[in-house]
Amino acid sequence: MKSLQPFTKQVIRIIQNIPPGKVMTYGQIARLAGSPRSARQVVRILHSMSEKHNLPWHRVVNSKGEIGIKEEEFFLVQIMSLESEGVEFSKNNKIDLELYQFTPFYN
DNA sequence: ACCCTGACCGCGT
DNA sequence: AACGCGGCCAGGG
Repeated sequence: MKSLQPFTKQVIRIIQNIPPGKVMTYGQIARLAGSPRSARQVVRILHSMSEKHNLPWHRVVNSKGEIGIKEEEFFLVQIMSLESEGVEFSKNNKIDLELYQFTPFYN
């Protein structure tokens, strides 16, 4: 993973460092990686590079604490993965970010 | 009209 | 054929 762009490398590193039982948001990761408006790029990286770089993709949610993924199969996998780490969901499948958001430095 | 968010999608390597 | 890049910009509040 040497020839990757700096932003891409940062995003991968940040995601790899999210501890179990914690989550980060797309925008938060983009900000930390140095490109505040590039949440969409984070989505892209998550979507296409999770397996190769062994990313805990299930620990990334949207800014409201919801699962961003639409496909039912992976949607359920994500919820189950997080629940197995102790993350609790409300009945409308939402996470309390105050409780579970991981903030490495500060935003 | 402005600010924030986003599991995109088509192309080049 | 597969993989990484774009670092914007469309859509909603």
